[in-house]
Amino acid sequence: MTEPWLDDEQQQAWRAWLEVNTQLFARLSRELQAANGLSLQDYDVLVALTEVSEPSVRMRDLGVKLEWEKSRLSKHLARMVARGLVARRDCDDDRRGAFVEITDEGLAAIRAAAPGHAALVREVFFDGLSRTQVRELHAICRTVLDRLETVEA
Amino acid sequence: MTEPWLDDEQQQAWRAWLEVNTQLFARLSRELQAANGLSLQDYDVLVALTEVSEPSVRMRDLGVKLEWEKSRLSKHLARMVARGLVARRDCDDDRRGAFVEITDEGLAAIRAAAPGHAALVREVFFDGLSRTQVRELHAICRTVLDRLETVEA
DNA sequence: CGGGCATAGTGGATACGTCAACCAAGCCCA
DNA sequence: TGGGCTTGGTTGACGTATCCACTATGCCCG
Repeated sequence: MTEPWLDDEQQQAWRAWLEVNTQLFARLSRELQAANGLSLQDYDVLVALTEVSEPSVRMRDLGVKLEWEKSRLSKHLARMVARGLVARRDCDDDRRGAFVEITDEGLAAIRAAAPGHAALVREVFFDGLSRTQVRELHAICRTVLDRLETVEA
Repeated sequence: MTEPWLDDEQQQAWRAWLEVNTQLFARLSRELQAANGLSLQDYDVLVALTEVSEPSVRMRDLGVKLEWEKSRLSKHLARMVARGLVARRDCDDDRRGAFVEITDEGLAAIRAAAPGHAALVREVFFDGLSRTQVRELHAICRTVLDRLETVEA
């Protein structure tokens, strides 16, 4: 185990990082909700559904794609079904399984939401950063992601 | 309004950023919970309480410090009181008000948790980054924070 | 074949977040 | 002094996340 504490520079960077996260998510979430009546999670699900080639996806596969626990997915989809954004279909091959597909309404919702959402991300996030900074940030994220897998509990 | 879509580099950086966030928080949260029975929110509250000079803090002030809504604070503190980590005291000056203070148990909990938590942050986050990267990251976070306040809805 | 293990998905308990309604107390000024 | 605005805090409704237990299949191997 390395030395426990963070030095001042790290401390400040860490607090700024935490702060950005809360603020950024709050902002994106609020505006998406206000403009399109979708949560960020709804958005992710709908995007995932439009990114697959098939019209229907197995819940399991969707869960893998989103990196969501099965329980979380099950409950969230139930709510989305109730709102008419997605539909379920039974699976004949594997009677345990279930298919999910996006409805016309869901498609309309994501088509309506995506441009504004992407634009907001650009405005608050990328428009303030240079190309170099974006690349540097990407590198930093990759590094941390790697370490998350490497450093054991 | 700027152009809606993100280019490839931005897209990748954005996905990496989102990914880091989910993973990092999940990891920190899981380990803090497992090792010390605290949530990240408990941790933040306890840290805030130890960072003020007075033994008691007005809820309002605590809310400002944490940037939490009053409702959120009220409910979270109720749970923490129930677990014995903090205590409430009435406020004589302003009979609407309430004081919160950390209990011995809360103090013990945060003292036990802090070193391990900080060490984990260091290991997964900072140990992989150069000093330059940390500074660059800090700058990026500040920029985004600024834009969050500047760019209007 | 059939028992045992793995896999797919649901459901309950509990924690946590927001929003909006609410109450009580302070404050301000005609 | 006494309405009316503001402020401090709680509460209820509801959406969302996690953990864990449970059901129903499917699958593998003796």
